[in-house]
Amino acid sequence: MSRSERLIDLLQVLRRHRRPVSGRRLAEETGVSLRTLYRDIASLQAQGAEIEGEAGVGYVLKPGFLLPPMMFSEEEIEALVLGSRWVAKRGDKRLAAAAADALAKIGSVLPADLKEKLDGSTLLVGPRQPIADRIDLGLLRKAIRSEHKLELCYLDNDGRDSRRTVWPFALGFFEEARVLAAWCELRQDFRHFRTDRITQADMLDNRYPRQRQALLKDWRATRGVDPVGV
Amino acid sequence: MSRSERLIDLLQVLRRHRRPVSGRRLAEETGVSLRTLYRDIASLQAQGAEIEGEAGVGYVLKPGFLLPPMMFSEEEIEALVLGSRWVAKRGDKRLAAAAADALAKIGSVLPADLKEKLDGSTLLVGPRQPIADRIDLGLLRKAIRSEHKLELCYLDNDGRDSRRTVWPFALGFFEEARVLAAWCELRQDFRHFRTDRITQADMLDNRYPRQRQALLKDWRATRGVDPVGV
DNA sequence: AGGCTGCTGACAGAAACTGACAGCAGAAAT
DNA sequence: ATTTCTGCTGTCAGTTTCTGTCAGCAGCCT
Repeated sequence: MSRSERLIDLLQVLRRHRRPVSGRRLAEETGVSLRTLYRDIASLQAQGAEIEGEAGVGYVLKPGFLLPPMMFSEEEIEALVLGSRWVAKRGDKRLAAAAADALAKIGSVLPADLKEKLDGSTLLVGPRQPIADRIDLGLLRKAIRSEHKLELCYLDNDGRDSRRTVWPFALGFFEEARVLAAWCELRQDFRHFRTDRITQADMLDNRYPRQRQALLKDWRATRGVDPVGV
Repeated sequence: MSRSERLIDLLQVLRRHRRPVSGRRLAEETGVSLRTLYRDIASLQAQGAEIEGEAGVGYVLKPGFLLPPMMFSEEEIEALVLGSRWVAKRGDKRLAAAAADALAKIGSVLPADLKEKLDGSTLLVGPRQPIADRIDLGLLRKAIRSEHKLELCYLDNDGRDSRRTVWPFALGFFEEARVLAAWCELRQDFRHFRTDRITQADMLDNRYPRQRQALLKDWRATRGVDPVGV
């Protein structure tokens, strides 16, 4: 196994453990001496991996995605740039910021002439009245990712306020609105919630008892001629 | 200079030359022996770089973007995925395909569990009637990128067909339509063309005499309360 | 036909990597 | 406070990998 393969392997081992892992154990798992393990950690950190080591505790890798070096064609980059610009303009605050960060991150590692090409792409996204959410959609995404229940305060179609516990599994992005798709414990059925009508959202400690993908599949199967039709 | 830095350097040297470059010259520019140069080329090819060598001619690098290894946070990846999905659903055929390719490319180099996370992201893009273009928008993008003139056949607001030569500099993506922004030689002014009303487009051999970014800047300055407002 | 050029193999010297040992510093447990 | 666990760094010899030189074959172009 080459050095670079071993480094990738090390990252994967780190990712598998959520708790801090000692260098000694990492060295065993990657089949390398402790001294070399420390050197490998240093290499990864130098490459930008956010690994934190604490004496007496061990190593923790900040969750994220490490992409190996890869080539994109001009059209693929244009597509990524356009897509990110759309998210930056139309996504909620946090996601928009993340899209901008991602583009900036890509730009920062490109040689000057390519960066210019990246920034100078003239595929533009049309403007639109921003959607006024009252809550942080980052929380919804976090609940979806981790399959946790949410307690929502929702302003009904008729203007009535209701409070319910739901199992969120998807977030749909439309032109006029963003819609949370979830299983509603109250109604015992799938329900859609416009994010601009959610007045409060709290993530509960317990997870819901089904897999997000399974919920999504059921939802797709049952919604038939649903006007939302994502 | 480390080996990996040298490889990146080599790619940049290759990118600077559009004509085929001999290995000998590349070896000189990267400060390495010819034999090692051949080995470096082989390394890059093994990593996915599309370099073609022909005996008696030299090396050519297919134009594209090489991204070095980099980390993205979960939110950044979610933003990129959502953006790419939007392009894949709402972009024109070629760009949509490029977005899908880019996502697939990213997925293919990720370890299985991360790939699952990538594909399983439940941020969804709402559907919409696809826009029926009569021409290949790839041609428009290519003309924009290379700052070449276009000859358009355009179906007027009143249903009249016209033919004109324009200097295309931007492509705007709206919900209902895509709009080409260009300087119109006929009217001596900026004009917008809905892509679904362009019945024919041919790229001329000669480039237009201004820089795309400069045109964009002027256009932004002059359009004022323009209803399009990108 | 001749000159370039890509491409591969072999091998010795150079460079980088690795493991073992030693030692220091900080965090947690006792 | 002491002990234990752990991160982290330096040194150095042995190992592995990389590099340059030399040689040779095959394809492209003039």
